[in-house]
Amino acid sequence: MPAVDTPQPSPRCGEDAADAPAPRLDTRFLESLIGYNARRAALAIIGHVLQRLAPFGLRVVDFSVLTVIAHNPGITSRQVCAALDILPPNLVGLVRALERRGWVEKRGHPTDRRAQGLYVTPQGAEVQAQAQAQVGALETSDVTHLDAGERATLIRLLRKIYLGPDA
Amino acid sequence: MPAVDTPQPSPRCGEDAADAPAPRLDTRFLESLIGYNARRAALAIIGHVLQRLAPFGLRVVDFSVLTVIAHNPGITSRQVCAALDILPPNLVGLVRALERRGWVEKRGHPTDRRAQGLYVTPQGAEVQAQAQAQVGALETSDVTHLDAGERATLIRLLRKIYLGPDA
DNA sequence: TATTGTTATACTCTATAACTATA
DNA sequence: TATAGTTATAGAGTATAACAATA
Repeated sequence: MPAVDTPQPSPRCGEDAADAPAPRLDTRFLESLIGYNARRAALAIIGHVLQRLAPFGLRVVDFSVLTVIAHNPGITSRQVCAALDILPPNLVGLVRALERRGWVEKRGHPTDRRAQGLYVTPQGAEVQAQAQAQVGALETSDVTHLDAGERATLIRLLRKIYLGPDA
Repeated sequence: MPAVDTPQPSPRCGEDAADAPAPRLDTRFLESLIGYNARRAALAIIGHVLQRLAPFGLRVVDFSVLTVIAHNPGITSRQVCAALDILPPNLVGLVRALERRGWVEKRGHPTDRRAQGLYVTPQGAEVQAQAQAQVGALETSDVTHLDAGERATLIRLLRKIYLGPDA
């Protein structure tokens, strides 16, 4: 096996002699893995989402929680946790922050006095709608480098992975 | 908008009256996002990888570092960091742990006395090879729910996302 | 002056134990 | 007894500042 970083004393001498010999690394195995590629793609996309949400002062989790509440009025904390794979103790602060900003409010649950229903306020609904529009626009923008057909195929295959063939 | 979790007093009365009314949540928007699906798929796959690596006492990061070193003898710490997107201070402990287990060793760099070349020991190479075989076998196993063609398509689309059209 | 490897440290994210009030 | 929401806290993961040795 050839050692790396020993800058290959003149590599065929005449194509990459700028000033850094660019010692290409062998990462072929990792690049052949679904998990590796899915993770890198997810981080890339989420980076873009992050930028689009920044003007609203929202992180990805905040947006996810706000969105699930907006689309499911009266949802309970436990249900939000189950839907987004968040542990109950970690949701408390998230919801509290959204409450403090006047975007979410709790109302007593009609039948279970232990639980509380979560609702977006009119302001919360407005912010969520605008944020959702931004994030939605990102999907079809060219930063994904995908056309509509590729996007549909990709999502179908990704869902197959985590939901099984019966998706 | 309909409230959720108000258990829909008899939902058409006769198809889901087991004992839990199964209050389906609306998560359609999130499920339409590439980032959401890529992240969930990555977490699902990585969960499986985790199990396959556990017998070796390796986490995913450990395996990644060990693999990059095994495939690139003499690679420097900075290069490992760049390849795997790890910050230098955080790599120190990872490499030290691999050294303590006798799987990786440092040798002085031939031309730069600041740097050190990283190498796998014979035992390290053996462990890496076995772990790689396990992880590789996982890719083509049926836990991914994908056939060879789907897998190739998926990886191509994922790479397009984080590398651009010129992948 | 810039870079390699390193220490120390802070910050965020995630996970566990345990409490209360209801069911 | 079990569950919803909560507190406090522990642990993992990730980030910044700064230093010694070398380029």
